Amino acid sequence: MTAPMTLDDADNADAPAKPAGTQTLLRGLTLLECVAAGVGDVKGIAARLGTPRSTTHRMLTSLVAEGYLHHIPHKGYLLGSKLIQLGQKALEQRPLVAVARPRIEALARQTGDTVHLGVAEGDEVFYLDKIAGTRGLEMRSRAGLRMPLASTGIGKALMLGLDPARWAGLHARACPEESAAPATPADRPRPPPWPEFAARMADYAAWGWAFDLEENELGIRCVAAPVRDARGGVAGAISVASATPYMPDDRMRALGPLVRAAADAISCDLGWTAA
Amino acid sequence: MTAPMTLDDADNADAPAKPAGTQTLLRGLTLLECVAAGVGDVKGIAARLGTPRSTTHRMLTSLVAEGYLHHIPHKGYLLGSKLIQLGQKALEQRPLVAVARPRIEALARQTGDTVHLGVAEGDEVFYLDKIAGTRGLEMRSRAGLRMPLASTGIGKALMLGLDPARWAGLHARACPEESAAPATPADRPRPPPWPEFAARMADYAAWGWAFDLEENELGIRCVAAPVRDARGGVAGAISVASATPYMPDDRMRALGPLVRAAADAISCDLGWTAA
DNA sequence: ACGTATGTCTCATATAATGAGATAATTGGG
DNA sequence: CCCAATTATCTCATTATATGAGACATACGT
Repeated sequence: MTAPMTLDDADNADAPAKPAGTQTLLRGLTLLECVAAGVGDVKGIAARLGTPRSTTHRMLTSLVAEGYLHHIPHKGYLLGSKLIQLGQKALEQRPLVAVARPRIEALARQTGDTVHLGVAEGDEVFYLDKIAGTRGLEMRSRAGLRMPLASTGIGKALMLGLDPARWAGLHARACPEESAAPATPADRPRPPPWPEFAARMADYAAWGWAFDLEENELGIRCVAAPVRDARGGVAGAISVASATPYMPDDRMRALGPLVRAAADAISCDLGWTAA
Repeated sequence: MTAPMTLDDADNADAPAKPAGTQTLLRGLTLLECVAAGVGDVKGIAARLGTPRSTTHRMLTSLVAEGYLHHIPHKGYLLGSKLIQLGQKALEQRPLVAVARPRIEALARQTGDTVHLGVAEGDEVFYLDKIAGTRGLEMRSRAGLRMPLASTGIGKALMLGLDPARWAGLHARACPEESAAPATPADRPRPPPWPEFAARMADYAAWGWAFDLEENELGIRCVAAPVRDARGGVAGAISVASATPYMPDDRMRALGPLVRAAADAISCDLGWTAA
């Protein structure tokens, strides 16, 4: 931010030409992600990393010794328990998660539905926590999941804290194929066309909460509201989600103030003061 | 589970002399654990790793760039969201977790209490999952936690699948200070003395489930049962835990068969057949 | 304002990772 | 039951790689 900055940064994408001084470390991390992606055999990993078997194997052994990978002798590699531990610690270190926990648990009990907590990360919403509802249905979301901002309730609540100028771009990013197939394919839901989307966002901004009407997952509707921190910025968002039959229009309307109240309570815990 | 998995390097301690050819990677991982331990300032990290600021900073930047650390410009470093993601993936990759989920959720609903799922790892029990109960009380356990085998219900259930010859050793490991203070300090619970412990374990083995009578956490009792895999070995264990007032002796007794039934159901899902 | 801790670079050096290859152990299919 | 394929372990010469001292600018607490 000081003056002359010049080139680079901004939307540099992730160019391959970024020789930071830690090739070895980076390779090791890439290896972890490789295993996370389901590639568990030495050969496959070596191929994906472009390293010879020898080198690959050496890193693998180190990672296993440290507990980052789990090794099943002649079968392959899986992510190790150290990662579970660190992942959990990472969750605990976020003040937001710790603070929001009791509130969203209460909200889940109160509504009987599934409650999510998420933050914006880049162009996506990142799910930090989830309390399962008491209804029969299972939701296959999980902490650690990423989704386009504009296609989820939480994402739209998060967008309320962003510059409206970015809304159009984010909306576009959530629409897989803008062209062709004007008829409803029905199997892959998508956000409404831009003009309508913008109109709804305006409503949501006025209300202080947002809806998702099966735009992300068919059969799932949700009501979301943003959480703000001490500086007044949007620090995250929560949502109550359930199957459509449990979510008629009038319940959605009733849920709005409720979800917002819970979100505001978390905001207060974070030092936020209404303005 | 490749039964003899524990014999490998069990008592190897963690000798410092382990020149596996990947110093850089190992340092990076140590750095992560350092941040996990709460050391978030550059100076502290550098001190703990024994690396100069320059080197430390370089690794830090790489780790941040990859999302393994989160950087708050002039405040410090926290574990990043990539770790949350990997941790969650690690959980999903364990068939046990995926398979047990619905069962332990049902058990939690049915009993109203907190349900845990864990596996043996070395001399400890490693918690893989937790479903919070619907009673008011909060249990501060979490997935990713480690505890001595002999001081928890789940641990004792897991021990049922181990060679009884190891029981004494594990029992000893769970007793902090064998000597001194024979009077009950009362603030730090511990397992019963060995002869009694052994006797109880024999009972548990016969019943197919195990108890924990406030031996780990004062005021918390639990009932646990082992889960077996296709080869018949103990692959994990589940437990139902609650505050003592909710867990009078007769309820514990009634819970035994119930917990065992749930555990057996999971075992069946894993391909186990009664023998 | 001052002092301290951090963010960002550069560069000569040798340390530390590399990768080819040779060998043994294991698996699974025909 | 043997063969082919994959994996598990090593060694070792080579140099690419990470290292660490230091210079400088910038933010922070008090």
